[in-house]
Amino acid sequence: MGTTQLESVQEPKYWHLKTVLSEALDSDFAVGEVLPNERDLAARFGVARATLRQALEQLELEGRLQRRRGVGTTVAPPRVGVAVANAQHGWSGDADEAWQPVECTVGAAPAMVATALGVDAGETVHVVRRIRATQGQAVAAELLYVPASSVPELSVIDAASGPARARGLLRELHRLELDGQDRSVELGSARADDAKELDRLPGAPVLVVTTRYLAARSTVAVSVATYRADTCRLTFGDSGALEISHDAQERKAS
Amino acid sequence: MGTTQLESVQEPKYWHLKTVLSEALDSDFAVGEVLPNERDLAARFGVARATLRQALEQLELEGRLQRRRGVGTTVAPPRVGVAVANAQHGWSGDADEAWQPVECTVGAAPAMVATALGVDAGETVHVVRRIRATQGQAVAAELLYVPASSVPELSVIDAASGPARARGLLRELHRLELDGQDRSVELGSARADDAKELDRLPGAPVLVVTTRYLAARSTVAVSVATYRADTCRLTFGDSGALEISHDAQERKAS
DNA sequence: GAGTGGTCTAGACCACGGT
DNA sequence: CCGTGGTCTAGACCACTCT
Repeated sequence: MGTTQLESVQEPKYWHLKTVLSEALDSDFAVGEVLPNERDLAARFGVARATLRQALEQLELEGRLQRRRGVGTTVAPPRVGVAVANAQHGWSGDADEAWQPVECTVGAAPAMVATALGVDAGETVHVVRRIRATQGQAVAAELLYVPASSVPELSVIDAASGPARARGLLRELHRLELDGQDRSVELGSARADDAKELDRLPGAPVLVVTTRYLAARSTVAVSVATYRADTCRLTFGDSGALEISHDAQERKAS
Repeated sequence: MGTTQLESVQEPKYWHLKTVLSEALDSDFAVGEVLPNERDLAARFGVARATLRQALEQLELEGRLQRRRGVGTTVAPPRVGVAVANAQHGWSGDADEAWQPVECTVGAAPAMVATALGVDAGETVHVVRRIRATQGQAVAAELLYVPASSVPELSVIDAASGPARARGLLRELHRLELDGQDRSVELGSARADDAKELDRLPGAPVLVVTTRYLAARSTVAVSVATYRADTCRLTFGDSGALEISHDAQERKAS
């Protein structure tokens, strides 16, 4: 019989742990329920806390768990589908999208944004800060960069920052006729300021949606929106598609 | 003078480390260059290896670094923009999209997919496996679920799996007239099989793109594609937009 | 103050890629 | 074989939330 080789095909412990926990989550826990604390769980599974944490981290990344310092680890609800502005539509913030302007300043655009806008690096542009909420929860923080040339009616001098001015600027933008939009999605980690708005720790995983708004053959604005990757599923409604939120993921809640 | 309080506003070490490394990457390293190994780097910064690794992990998540066991840590090239099928277009795999069919089997669709397709849970459907490559690198692995009712010409019995059969099935699909598509993007971690195809470790962060193909008021197919989150930036070309890849990110290469 | 998750340490061994 | 990143341990202390 010799050494009993217990089918350890060298699957890492944390990976196996994650699987076990995932199944337990499906069968034995309801959404919102709090798990035992990390020290207990680690002891229960006979691993070091760091190892247990590696498994929890993965599950949090997948949107299965939610961890809050000083509180505990809870079972996360299914991800919410957030609609990213539909094709023909135009400026987000029109209907029920729940973007809320927070601030409006002027400043230098980051190099990447500046080149996309076709302005000189370091040139000052309008910067609108907006927060998007769904079901009472902040899900995204956005920075909208608008070169002065796109909104000639607005004087750059009148730097009365604040929501009021932000709304004024957005009103101006709505008057532009858009030819279309360019959009890209990538993984990032939350900057300190975004993290604060999203009620997460700095470095939390986010989906960065970069949008170029096009009008009259040129880019009139660039938006960089960071969505909480743990709680959001970005949805894109194409042409004639009947937008059905398949939240019918029905995870057992016994 | 007492305790000198050296401006530590309790920024975590790994966070500060990440910032320092990020700047060093911009100024002192060229794409593809290999960094010193983790033990050296940790010693150089006077931290434990685990802490150094936490910083590297973040940078890898942001697509700045690439780490390979047995080889080392190298500076990653800018993320490649991968176009997710455009609105009017139809089935991906038409033009230069470089999807390569690998396999075609029949099997039970996962519960989530089954409900989206409107078939009974556990009902067997066609499953096509495809890999997408860009510039010689595999960037995505896809599972395409097609209920038998969508391709009546194909007999389910003839289970000659393999690329040939996959191509046959795709040919049938192309004959369908699509009304549109529903698409969603979310963060996930690579399953073991996907990880293998993508040359990553299991659990690696991926962008999961779920697409419902709609024809004649119903869903004729569902695709679940997992893109490497570290190397990909998903791009969505909307209506009249002039698709310009702004790869002009110009990161210094001194 | 008690209890939680977040950070950090200083080790150890393993799996893998090249030589 | 050696050097690399990947996993794991058993502690410690800190920051936060709630009571």
